[in-house]
Parts: sequence; C-alpha cells; structure tokens
Amino acid sequence: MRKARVGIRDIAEEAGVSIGTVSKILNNKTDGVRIGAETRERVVEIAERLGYQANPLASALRSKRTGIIGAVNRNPGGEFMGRLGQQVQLAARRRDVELFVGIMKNMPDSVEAQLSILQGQLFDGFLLLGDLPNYRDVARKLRNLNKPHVSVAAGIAVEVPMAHTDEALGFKLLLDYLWGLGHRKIAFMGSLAWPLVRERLRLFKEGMAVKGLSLPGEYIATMDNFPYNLEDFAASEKLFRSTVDHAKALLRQANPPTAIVCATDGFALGALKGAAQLGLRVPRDVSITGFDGIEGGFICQPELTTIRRPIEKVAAEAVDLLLALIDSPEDPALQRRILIEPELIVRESCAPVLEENS
Amino acid sequence: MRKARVGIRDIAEEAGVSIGTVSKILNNKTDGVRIGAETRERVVEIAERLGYQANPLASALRSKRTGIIGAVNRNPGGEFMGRLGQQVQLAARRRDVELFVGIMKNMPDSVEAQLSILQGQLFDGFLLLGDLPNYRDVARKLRNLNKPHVSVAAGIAVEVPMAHTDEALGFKLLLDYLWGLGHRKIAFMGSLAWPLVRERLRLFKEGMAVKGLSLPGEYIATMDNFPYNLEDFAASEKLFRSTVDHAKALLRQANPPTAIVCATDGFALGALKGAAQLGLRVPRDVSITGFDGIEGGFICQPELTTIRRPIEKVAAEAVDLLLALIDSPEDPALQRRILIEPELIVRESCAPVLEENS
DNA sequence: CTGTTAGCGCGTTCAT
DNA sequence: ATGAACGCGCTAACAG
Repeated sequence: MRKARVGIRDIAEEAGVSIGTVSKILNNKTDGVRIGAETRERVVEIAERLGYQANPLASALRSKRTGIIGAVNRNPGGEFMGRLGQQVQLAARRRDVELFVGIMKNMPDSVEAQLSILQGQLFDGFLLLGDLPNYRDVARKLRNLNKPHVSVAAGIAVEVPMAHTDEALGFKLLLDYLWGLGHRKIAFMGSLAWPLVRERLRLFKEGMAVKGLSLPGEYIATMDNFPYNLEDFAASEKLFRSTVDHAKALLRQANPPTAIVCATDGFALGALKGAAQLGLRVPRDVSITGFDGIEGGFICQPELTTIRRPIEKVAAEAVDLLLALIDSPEDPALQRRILIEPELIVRESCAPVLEENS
Repeated sequence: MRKARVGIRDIAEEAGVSIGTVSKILNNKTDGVRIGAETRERVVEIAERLGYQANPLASALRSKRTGIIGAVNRNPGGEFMGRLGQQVQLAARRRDVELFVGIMKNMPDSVEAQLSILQGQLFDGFLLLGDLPNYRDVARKLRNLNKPHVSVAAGIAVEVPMAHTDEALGFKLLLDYLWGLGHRKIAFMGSLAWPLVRERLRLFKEGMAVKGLSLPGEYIATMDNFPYNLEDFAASEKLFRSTVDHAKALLRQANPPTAIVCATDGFALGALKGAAQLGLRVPRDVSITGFDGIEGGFICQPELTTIRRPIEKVAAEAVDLLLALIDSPEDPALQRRILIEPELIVRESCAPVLEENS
C-alpha cells in the first residue's frame, strides 16, 4: 500500500496555515499581497520535507497555463530537422521551460485528424518547425484556440511571427563566391516538392539575374515526384539515388555547368556522388555547393562548401519570441519576422573554373 | 468577443439530457449501464455539430490518464537517435496515441532537475530512448511515480522491460562475413564514453575469441575523452575529426589490420576518411564495417557495409509493450526483454583480404 | 498579511 | 436507462 501523493492541503495542515497561503507561497505570488518571511520559510521547508510536487494537471486546469510549449516537426528524423528540434529543446531548457516535440504527418489525410496534437490545452504555445504543408490550416486553428505560435525555419512565405535564416543573403554570399571563382555556367538542383526549395530556386534565379548570368532550362534539375516526407531510411535512400542520377544527367550535357548550386546539403551530397560516378573530380572538374550546414557536409569527400543556417540562433530567437507571445498575445510588436544571417563555409568542393571549361 | 469553448454541459443542454449521460456516451462506457441507441446518436451528432473537444486537462485530472505517452531522448539531433524518435512517433500514431518527445541532458547536474520532464502527470508512460547516463535514477523515479516505462535501443544492460536489437547476433553476422572474406587481423574502433559502445566492444571480443582470433591492444582504438553528448554540429565535428585521426593511427602501424570493425556507422565514416587521407583505397587496402544502418552509410563513398538495426520494428514493439503496461502495470508477463534480429547490409566497404596483407 | 470560498471541466459514483 | 451530486488538486478573488 503506497502512501497517497502529498498535496497542497497536507502541507497546509502540517504548517498550520490555509491552503491558499501555501499556494501563494509556492507560486511566489508577490502581487498585492505579501507573506510573512517566517511563514514562507516554514511552508517551503515543509513542502520540501514532504517531497511535495504540484500536480501540473490541476494547476493548469485552473490557471489555463501549463508552462509547457509544444513543437511540431514534420520530419524529426531528417538531419537538419532533427538538429532543429534539438536546438529548440535546448533553447527552451536554458529558459527553464519544458518543450516537447510532436510529429505532424504531412499527407493530406483529414486535416482535422492531423491537428489533434494541437487540440489539447496541453501547451501554452507552439513552435512550427520547418515547412508544414498545411501550414495555413494549422495557423488558423491555433488562432482560433488562442494559442500563439512561431514558425521556425519555414521559408519567408509564412506569416508572422516567424524566425528564419536570411536566405536571400545566403544566395548572395554563395553566388558572389562562385562569381569570384570565375563561374558563369551555374546550375541548380533540388526537389520542388519542398516549399523551401521552391523559394530557394526563386532566390537563386534572382541572384543570377543580378549578376546578368543566363540560366538555361537545362541547368535546372528538379525531382518533384518524390514524397514530400521521408519517413524512413528507405524513402530517404530512394530520393538520394534519384539525386545522384539527376546530377549525372546535368553533368553529361553537351555544354555542362561548371558549378552546381544545390538546394540543400542533402542534394549536394548526391551531386558529389553523381560526379564521382562519372569519373569527374570535384572541385577540379565541377564545383558543388550545398545549403544548410549539416554534418554530412564535413563527413563527405571532398568536404562541402555550403551556407550554414545558424539554427542555434534561429531556435533561441524563436523560443524567446514565443515566450513573449504567451505573455502578451496581443502585443503587435511581437508580430515580427526575425531573420538571422547565414554564413558561408568554404571547404573543399569549389575551385576556380578551368580555362577549358569556361 | 469570442464564444466560449463548448463544454460537456453545452451539449447536454442542447440534447436535453444530463451531463453524466453525455460523458458516458462520449467515452463509450459499456460497462453495466446501457444507453438508448437513439439518445446516443443524437448526442454524438450534437457533439460533432458543436465541434465539441473534451478538455484533456480536466479529463486527465479526473481519470488519472492523459492518453499521451512521453519519450525521453538524450540526443534527438543525432542521425540514429533522430530516426529512432521519429519511428516511435510514427508507431504511436498508427495506434492512435499521441507521443511527445522531450530531451534529457546527460550531464550530471542535479539529477532531480533533469527529471522534471517525468514529474508531471502529463504522460501515462515513458519510452526511454537510447543510453541514458542516469538510467537507474530515472527508472527508479518512474517506478515511484507508478509510471511504466520501456527502454528502447539502450543496450542489453538495462533492466526490463526493454526493446533492443540482438547485437550479439549482429556481431556474429559481421565477423562471419569478414572471416569468409579471409580477414584475420581485425581492429575495433569507437568511443567508450558510450555505454552502448562498451557493450559492443565486449561483444566484438567475444566474437573474436569464438573464432580463435587474437586481438592485440594496438587493434583497439578508443576515443573516450569526448563528451557523451553532442549538442551541436561543432561538437559532432570535433568527434568526427578525432575519429579520422584514430583511424589513421590504426592504419599506420607496422602490422596494420586488414579490417576495421567500427562501433557505429559514424565511426566508420571517420575511418573511411582516415583511410582516404592515407592514400589507402577502401575496400582494396582495408575493409571497414559500420553498425546501425544510418543514411550516412549509403551517402559516403565507398558505401558502407554494415549491420542495420531495424528500428521500425524495435520502435513498434516498444510502443506496443508500453501500451500494454499502461493497461496492466502489474502483469509480470510484460516485464520482458524484446530482441529484434539485425540484418547484414553488404555494400562496398569490404573485400577479400589481399595475399600481400594477410 | 492571511483565510475562505468558488470554481476550472470533466468522470463517476450513487440513486432513481 | 438516466440524472444529481460530488470531487480530482489546485488557483483566484475577495474577505477579513
């Protein structure tokens, strides 16, 4: 027979005060009322001695606050998205708030069913991690529930509030670098099934236009018939193999590009292998760039020159913003768009263009 | 002015029945009492029409059940652990239960502070993902709270209940394969800071002994002065670089091994690069094996021959077991150890040993 | 400064 | 077969 959980009234009785007083003390209520220092100490001491643990369910039911924030991750198993999830958790922990991440399928089965995660009163607010295909439904739902949310690393197209990398700057950094290396024939590769990639393609095109570089259709390789989501290694492998093939097709053209800008590091890794399979040497024969800054970028050979998204900063800003929103949901100043500067990481996959290829 | 959330009493009023009846109907209570079919239908219809959503906080407070399970992940950003987290979420979703994953730091700051995740009554049970350094404290705590837990992919050393890969079988598969290729001089590499790696080293030694192969100390490369946890890319990169160096040291010996069995795919990726930096060709000059079956294994060149842990199966079994435990916490039959068979994936990193090296 | 009261929204006895 | 009343454990408002 186990002893029942010790509750607020046990400690009230033990201390000879009322439960209301105990509640105030344990919650550090300082507004309006004040508690005698010695009473406070005694209560705190007794609470510790009895091993009191507030029942968060009961507190939340009453106060409409759980003190927990939720995050929705479409693809927690992906290298980038996995790290992003980890970083928001670490950021939350540094602020002493609990953060749990749930998964959201992105296949368009009943949107309602997908939203069950959000339904409960379990979370005070949400972080929406990465591209969510049904982003608008989710955002609307959350607004109806009066639960604030912040989109994180989800492209510029989402509404405020959001925290993201300044990807336009990223492409500028990248194209300036390639330009300086002498590259003029630059291709792009990625799957347009990702909204983020669509946006990056747009940014890439804009960057090319600014430099006055032409971009023939044969220099844009997209693989769009792949599921938006990779639920396991097998799906992931299929996409990778396809990426390799697309890279090869790109490089086997009569007038091949001297550089391939890949929409993500993942695609760049495929391009690296594709080039190798054709007997091409990177970066001597072709330069390849990534985008994101995942670990795969320094594991591969040659190591990848890429744009790193500073996810620690993005995550920290997003958590701070959400916390502020939970406190002041109506503050218009918080409806903002946070853009963090990315960083060019020069490693081994780019080189000056050779005379014979130019 | 927003309409208040629709509650159980709104629908009772609308249907002209009492809230008790509504509760029974919506919870499909069939024990003892029965409800008239037409009453039931009417109530259900009204509930749907009004868009009724039970307040999970209130239900849970009363019933002591949230219907949600929690998972604790030490390293959700790692490639393997990230996928594991994803797989348990998918498995839970298939069973229509919500699963949220929280992070647990593994540095020995106050154990109590780390356990806050577990404190609440928010979860009906827990999945403990991977090696937790303070596993015993966590398990004990959960037992005191009467919350069942299942350890997942955490090594054979943890107590029941647990679900894991049969790693002894994995090493047998691996060593049989290498033996068949003619390898007799086999080295091991990994960081003993991971409990899992310590166990794998033991398994490796046993497997070598069974084959009557000698294992000189110079054939065991360990890097133990690295943090148990990798919180970001930078830490991860440091460990990777160190792995590369250790592999090179291993291969530069006077009498180098013909094969290196790496404790995880991550170490094998480092070995691959180390060999390449020495001008060695894999698998011609040295064979390298991994363990886990992460995506990095087919992205690298040459692709990695490895033992795949079938995490989908491990995850599904773990979720089923936990769900059963939540229903029957005292059932001794559920205090079990589930071992799933791993699979040898032959790719490109192993070859028959050359005469000149044997 | 502290105690009392009234719920939060639901599930579950009982009694009918 | 259904309804009334109570309580889960706590916080908030107000009274003292």
